[in-house]
Amino acid sequence: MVDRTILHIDMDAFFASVEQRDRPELLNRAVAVVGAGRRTVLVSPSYEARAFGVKTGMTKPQARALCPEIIYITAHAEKYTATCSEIIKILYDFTPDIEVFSIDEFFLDITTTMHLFGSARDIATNIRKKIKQGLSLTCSVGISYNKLLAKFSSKRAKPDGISMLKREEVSAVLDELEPDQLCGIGQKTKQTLREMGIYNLGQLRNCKISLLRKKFGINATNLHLMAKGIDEDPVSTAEEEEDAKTIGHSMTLDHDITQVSEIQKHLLLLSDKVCRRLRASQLSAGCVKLTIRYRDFTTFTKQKSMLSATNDTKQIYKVAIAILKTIRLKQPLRLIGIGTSKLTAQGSPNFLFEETERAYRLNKLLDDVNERFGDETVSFASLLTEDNPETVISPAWRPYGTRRYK
DNA sequence: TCTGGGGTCCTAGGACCC
DNA sequence: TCTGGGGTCCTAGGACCC
Repeated sequence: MVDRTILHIDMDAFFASVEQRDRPELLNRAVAVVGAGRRTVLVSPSYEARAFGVKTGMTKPQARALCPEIIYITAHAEKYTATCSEIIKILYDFTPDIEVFSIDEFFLDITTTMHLFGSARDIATNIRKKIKQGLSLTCSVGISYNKLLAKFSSKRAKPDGISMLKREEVSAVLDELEPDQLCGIGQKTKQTLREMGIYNLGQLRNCKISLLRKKFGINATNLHLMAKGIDEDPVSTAEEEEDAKTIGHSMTLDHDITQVSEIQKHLLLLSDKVCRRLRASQLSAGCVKLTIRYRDFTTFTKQKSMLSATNDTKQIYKVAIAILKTIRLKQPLRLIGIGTSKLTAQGSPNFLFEETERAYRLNKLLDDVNERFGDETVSFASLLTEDNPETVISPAWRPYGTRRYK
């Protein structure tokens, strides 16, 4: 059994770097890409900003306190998605085995194509050169024999570097590190491990699996394997990708709201966004979930399955309203969201009822117009007064399909 | 002038059926 | 006049990721 060779490409401060590239006056400055709304967080700070301790996820005032000269830029989603597609084109020159992990992260399995281009390090160097020359952006590349370790290595290579981790080095490198250095182990798991007296990956690796099982159940095996640097998960290409399992939208409101009429208006807007995406993917949803976050940040969800799947805006909206009616609201709302699940292929419309047919034709017409003339050209009358905040892309965006975790 | 938004996967209790 | 057991679906919540 021969080892695989996996590359993990991670763009350096992706959104911020794109902005700096396109606006030279921002070069070498502390900048951060942020969302459009009033209550937003930093999505991507530049390395100049990070030098001040500024991090992704901070609020604007928090970052400003650390770095008074920081410049905020509202995200330009289309630019980042277009750039992502350009990167993918470059990567295809080296292998067809590409997994798009997020808008700025990619796994490449170069096991079978490597001999055409030299060593793994040669390929990493060439990829970095091509991205630099073609797109004026830098990235970091991790090289190892599985995805877990390739991703771990790219982090060590940051920024603008290459890092390789060989099998014989793994335990020496991992053992002293805190568990959350690996992708898949977060703060909660780290804390639970601490309570067990496990502070690093070496201790985790040597821990009895039966002990881990008591705290982590089915996930114990995986934790144990991760500490050993074992990960058999294959690089899965777009073709192998499964369809999305959920599609949803949520929005933190610029100001907390209490009035039912206002809540309803937002629900209609959200239903419209969600259903347009369902229809664009030719999917219908069998379940609707309403998410509510109160002023004090307590968050809860309530969902309802439907008798038949739909992607009609009014239908989804009606279900959301029905769910809302079952909730006795206790505080002003900070966030409201609609999610859909139990997604099935829409299939060819089977019009049992005249009303269903009318709804289908109307939705199709609206989608077509919006497709040709811009996103919100035609909308519901009650939404027209809405000052629709610019859609902010999330870093989890992917050009196709969804992300998979173990 | 605190704390985004898009997802996946897992758990756990209860309903319901055979 | 005493309480099975397995499977599946539904719902709510939480960990984790970028």
